[in-house]
Amino acid sequence: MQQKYNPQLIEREAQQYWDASGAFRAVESPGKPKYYCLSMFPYPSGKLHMGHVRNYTIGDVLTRYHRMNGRNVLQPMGWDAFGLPAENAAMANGVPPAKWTYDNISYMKGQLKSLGFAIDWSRELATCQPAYYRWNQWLFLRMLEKGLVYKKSGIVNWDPVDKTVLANEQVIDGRGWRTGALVEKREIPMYYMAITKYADELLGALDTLPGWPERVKTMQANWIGKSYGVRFAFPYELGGKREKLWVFTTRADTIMGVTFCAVAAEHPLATHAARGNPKLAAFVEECKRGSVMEADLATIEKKGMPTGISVVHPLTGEKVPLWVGNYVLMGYGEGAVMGVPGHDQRDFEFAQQYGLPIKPVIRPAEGKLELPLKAAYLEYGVCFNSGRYDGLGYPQAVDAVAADLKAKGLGEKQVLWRLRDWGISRQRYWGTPIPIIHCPACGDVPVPDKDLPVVLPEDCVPDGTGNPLAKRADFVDTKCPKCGKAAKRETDTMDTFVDSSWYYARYACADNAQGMVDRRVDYWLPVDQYIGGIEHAILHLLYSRFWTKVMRDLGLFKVDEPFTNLLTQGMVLNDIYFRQSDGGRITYYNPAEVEAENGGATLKADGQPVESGGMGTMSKSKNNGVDPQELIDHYGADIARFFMMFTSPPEDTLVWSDAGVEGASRFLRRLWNYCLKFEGGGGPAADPTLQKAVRLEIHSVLKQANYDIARHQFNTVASAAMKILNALEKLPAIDREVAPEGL
RNA sequence: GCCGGGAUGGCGGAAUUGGUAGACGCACGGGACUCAAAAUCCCGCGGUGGCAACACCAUGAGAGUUCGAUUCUCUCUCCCGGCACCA
Repeated sequence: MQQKYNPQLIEREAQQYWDASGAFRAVESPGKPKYYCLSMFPYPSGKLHMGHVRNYTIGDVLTRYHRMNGRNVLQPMGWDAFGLPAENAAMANGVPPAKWTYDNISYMKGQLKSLGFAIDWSRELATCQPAYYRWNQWLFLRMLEKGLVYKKSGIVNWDPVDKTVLANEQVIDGRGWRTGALVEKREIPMYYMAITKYADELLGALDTLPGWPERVKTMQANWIGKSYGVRFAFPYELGGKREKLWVFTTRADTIMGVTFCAVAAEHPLATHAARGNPKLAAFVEECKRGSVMEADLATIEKKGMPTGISVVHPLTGEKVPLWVGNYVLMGYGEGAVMGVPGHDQRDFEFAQQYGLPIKPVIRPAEGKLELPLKAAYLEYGVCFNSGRYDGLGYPQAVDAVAADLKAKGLGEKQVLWRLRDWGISRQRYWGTPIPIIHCPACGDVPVPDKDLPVVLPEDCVPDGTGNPLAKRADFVDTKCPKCGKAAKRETDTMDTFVDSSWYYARYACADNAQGMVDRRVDYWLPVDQYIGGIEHAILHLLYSRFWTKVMRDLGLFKVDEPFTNLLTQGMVLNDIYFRQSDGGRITYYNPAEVEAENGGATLKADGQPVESGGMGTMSKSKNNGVDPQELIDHYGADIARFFMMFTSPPEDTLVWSDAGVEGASRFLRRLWNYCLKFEGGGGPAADPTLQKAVRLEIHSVLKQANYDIARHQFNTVASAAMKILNALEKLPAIDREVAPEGL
């Protein structure tokens, strides 16, 4: 044993030994209880950040804990390798996304290795490898056959200057990030996965997941958003033709309070009305500007304009004016809503703004409704002012209204899901090609299985003006698999969430070239412990659950749910410092360059003060990241890892502290010194009574520590470790079995 | 705007089911050892007043329930995550 604590030496020796002996290779052994410990795989952005170190350290602690408890543990690692940043890097540096990605993977893999994680690298995968993404294509085709994939139009952000589709992230204040042009909404054909067919099961099965945090389950339940309502129609006549305007409402009891209807700018009725009405046409155009993000739509100023068209109230027969509203979403329900200003706050504000009548029809069951209304009355109450529905409560009124609408053939009760089908088409290069061929004669033809994978050329360099794949004749031009005549390949690629929806299963059989998965998944699945950021609480985890169920229904899996236990780790935060120039430009300074004193802070370089921007997630934009590599180089991996576990419970945010790292380092050196003392052996025999007492203490603390690890209470483990160490140091020598190896 | 979460000393946090708020650690201060420093060890460490015993105040703000609230209820403020094309 080394006399001085030398992490570089110790860690290199240990890591070389682990590598050479294949210490972390997981082998299926049916007799042995398995434990599949999975951390969310990283996007190969360039180098590891603190969030990665934290994520993988938590996973590694659990991995080693369960190994020591005799489980057959699998901890794999891979790369979520498709995505937008690679294309951005390509534009900035002229390097193909493939090269950039593979270089990053190679560098980051080295970093992960130097952290000494107990990873089975023999199962490594990268989603940008044809050997992986061919199975995205294969399953897409199976889903197409089962009607779980279909084509319809969707709305995207369109940059009119670059003539390209933009991701939400590339739209800044309604303008394209490169061109500054006002972004438009544009409708294009896209492929969708019918996740709504599984909505009921995805919602119900949340109850079968006791190992998931309550808040994640609540968020998913709200996202799926099962609501019971009534779908009904307002009849109207247009150009002599009788038509119906369909809407959905969860408040059919307020139907007698309808004073207007509104449609989205993209609704066919709006388009029709805009013809020959230049003012309306201009308004419709204005609505089509701006981003498609729901957060933007929900906060914009509500605007509308009358179409001049009237529709007919299905129950009263009264004329109802039809408006175009910028807050009506084409993607939700029918792209049209009934307007009940008395009982919907958004409608109330809209009616006030445009002088539309407000007709209250619901009053509290006891007491009076204060009139005139100062705000919409949103409570469930009793109908009044509603003809034959007067006096009915919410459920009775909804039943009665639904029955009457049904009798007229104008509507009925319906379950509405907030969840929408998953649009997977991306007009981008660096992703899984969608395996479809467009034939002028046969239409959209699936690529036959024998021609999979449709390989993505790896030498394209995007320039920001649309998908480079579309410019590659060698990719696009092909023959129709049906008729053999000249045809064109689909150039859209898949959403990267497809890649991450099933990677956990591929780890069980990453070497299988014949199939997507094989029977080894029956041994390893489900994942016993999944660890990752809370930011994935909804989308990634929901898509994964959906794919798991689809794969189960295709007979590929026996499991219903992919992840038995879920740990959502907190963010890593650090101080933010900046200076603002006279022109308003803000320059951020890394906390490492700043000297913080009580109350103020100065830049080390010039001694002048800097402003504090509080605390925030480590990010490039705020220049407040700490490079884990420096930490590893300076203190060694064990201290970096120990600090991560020691300083804050895994599910809470972790605030960076140089002093905390220093403290963690001191603790480990202390432990090292104790071990030296122990290795040296001997020393004067301690008072046997004291020795026994301390041993009892250690046992009880270790027991508590095990219990705490099982509950992910790592912070208390750190405390327990401290107590053990304090106790150990009081003894000249103790039994090996109670030495703190278990920590 | 909507959904979810959070706020306790200088800092991370503890208080296990409504019962002594601040465990444990970090940082800091004092002391021991040392020519000196590092390391290590000992003591102190929410605020105000007091030599002290002790007293009063204090868990983001305000109200409520209770003998008793960090814990339960309501309202509000601020912060964080998500909002379907960042991953």
